[in-house]
Amino acid sequence: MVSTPGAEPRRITINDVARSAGVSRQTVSRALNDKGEIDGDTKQRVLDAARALGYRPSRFARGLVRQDTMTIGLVIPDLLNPFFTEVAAGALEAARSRGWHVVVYATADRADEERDTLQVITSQVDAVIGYFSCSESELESYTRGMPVVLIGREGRSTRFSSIRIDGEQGVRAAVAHLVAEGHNRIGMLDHRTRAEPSIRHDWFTAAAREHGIDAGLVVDADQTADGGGTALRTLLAARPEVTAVFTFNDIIAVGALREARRLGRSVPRDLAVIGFDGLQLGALVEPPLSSVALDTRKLGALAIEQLARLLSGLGTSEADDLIVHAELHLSGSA
Amino acid sequence: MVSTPGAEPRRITINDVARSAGVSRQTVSRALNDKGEIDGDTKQRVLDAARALGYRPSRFARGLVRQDTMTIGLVIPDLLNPFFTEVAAGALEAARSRGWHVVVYATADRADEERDTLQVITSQVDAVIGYFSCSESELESYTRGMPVVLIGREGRSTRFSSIRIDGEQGVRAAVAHLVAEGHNRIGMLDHRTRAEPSIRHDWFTAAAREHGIDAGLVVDADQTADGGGTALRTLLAARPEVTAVFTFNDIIAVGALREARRLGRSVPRDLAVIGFDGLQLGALVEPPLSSVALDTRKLGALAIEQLARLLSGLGTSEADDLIVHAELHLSGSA
DNA sequence: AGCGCTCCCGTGAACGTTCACGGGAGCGCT
DNA sequence: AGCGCTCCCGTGAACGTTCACGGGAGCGCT
Repeated sequence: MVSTPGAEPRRITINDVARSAGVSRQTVSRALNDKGEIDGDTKQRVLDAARALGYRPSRFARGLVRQDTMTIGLVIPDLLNPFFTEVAAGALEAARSRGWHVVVYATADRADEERDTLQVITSQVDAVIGYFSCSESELESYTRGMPVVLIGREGRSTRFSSIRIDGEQGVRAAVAHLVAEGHNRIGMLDHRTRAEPSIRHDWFTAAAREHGIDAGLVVDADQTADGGGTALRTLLAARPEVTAVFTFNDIIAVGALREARRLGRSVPRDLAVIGFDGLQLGALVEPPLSSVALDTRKLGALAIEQLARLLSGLGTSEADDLIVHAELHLSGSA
Repeated sequence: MVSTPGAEPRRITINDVARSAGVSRQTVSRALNDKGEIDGDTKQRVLDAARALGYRPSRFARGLVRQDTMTIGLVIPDLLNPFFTEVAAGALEAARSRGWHVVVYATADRADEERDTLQVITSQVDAVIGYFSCSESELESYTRGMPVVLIGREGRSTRFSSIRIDGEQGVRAAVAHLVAEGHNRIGMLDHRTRAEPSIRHDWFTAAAREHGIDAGLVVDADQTADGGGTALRTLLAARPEVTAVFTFNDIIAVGALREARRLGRSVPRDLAVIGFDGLQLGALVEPPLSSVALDTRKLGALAIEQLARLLSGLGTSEADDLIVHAELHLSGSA
């Protein structure tokens, strides 16, 4: 047998093992899957042959015939942002308890990567959980009827199920706390998704107006610690009278904390800071971060649960939307 | 047509769509995969039928016939530990650029979960990258000839390829720096893997002996911030004369930093701290963490590269072992 | 009219595995 | 001897898709 140069090697199949061991493919299958109805010596001979040939079963052929494996795609912008990894941890745990597999895709928070991911994901998984920035119609055109659960975003059509984060009361409590502490110049470091202010910004505005204070002290920030620092500097340069900030999330808040220190502002004495998310990270910085906190692990787990509901054919309705509540947790920074 | 109660619904296949649209399965395939050789009206009719029936192609059947998708399993102990997510981020990025898919498994640092994962992973992926704590023989019995790349661990047999972290020089530099700063009671907060002291501990011991200082001031710590805090308290309670600590990793160091503050010890004045890993997290705490730093993203990317080499049939040898060097990066904490 | 070409569409085969079923060999019991 | 049972093992079919190939219809040109 001469190997043709450049020809890719043919895959070793169960039939090759069967031939090598002098048995049928069914006997090979029995040996490899620890089924009964096989002689001990035969089994060993088959196993040896399989090892010698470097045989590895095709998961596609196996999956085709026994339709029991469930694989879901988890799409998140960034693995370096603890919020998403905490959510992912919750989702992975919930998936594991169901025996589901999770393929993780990181989109680097870029629209083109998100599209690439959506393009490819549909042929790789049975359902999708994700944090998407593209429009619902675009999402629909890629997922084409595949079950999808959106995280932290309102599903406007009934096409998608979603897990919503309700922080309205929490943000109101945060602003009320700051006002009670004597602050009346409260800024916000927002994060714009899809070129529009966030819902968290809406909550902040409403709460500020309730207390009759200026709701316009808002600066947009990148979703990183550096972004938070830069945004705080910008805000304080323009409006030095600000004595407290509420931030879109904890990452931004931590960056603001660091920047305040660099600017010589003591937290919370000279500047109070309240974040959003309640990440574990907040307990590691100095002072510990006050935050409108939610259960990130539960968020991920709920998404998996909702997916299970969808897959069992219950469909989705407005009432199906699940909610995670975020509440004010006070620590050292405010 | 009466649906039998309890009978699971038969999967909708390409043939159902073909029948519904009044065409052959090949025409359906053409419509769905945007191939040519199909009339515009026909294509639309097929697409409508597919949508109406809720048809979704079987990835197994598709994968079986066109053998082009590559899926690798990434096994890490914990998604909540930034070290692993940074490595995972590097691996995901490298995999994406090759068009590979990555299934992530978190083992919660428990031996039984790790075994479960290994059990299940072999039928789900084409190759494995991971941070394992079980023995190589055990690993071999599960992976059975599948390509495996170990991260941050010496492969003792030639069966596995590995990406090693070389921090010997970095740790020596760290100890030298501390000694130069006048410290001669330097402790270590170690993390025991598989019930034996770590290699990092060996490096520390060697470096301490070079300077003729006590290398026995070692306490074992859990791989968490809380674990680091507890370990520091234990160490200082027993040996209050300690003025500097080197830690197994940055997470432990960050916990130690926080605990030092609680104990009223100013860092670095009363206690110098040097971690290991060089995580982004280190730049967020106060004071910023000095660390024997390595390129975690590169670590993940190298693992994927090594896997590519294995899969192209080059096999593995001792010389194939890839190395990431860790070097001392000084910041505020030492 | 005949030829070639383009545009569509369909049929058999193949991918690699497990399932369902059949059946032979050997043994013990009546 | 005949029967039933257990222990093994093998063959056809099926899973659901894409590939390779064949071929009809229609049109333009000579």
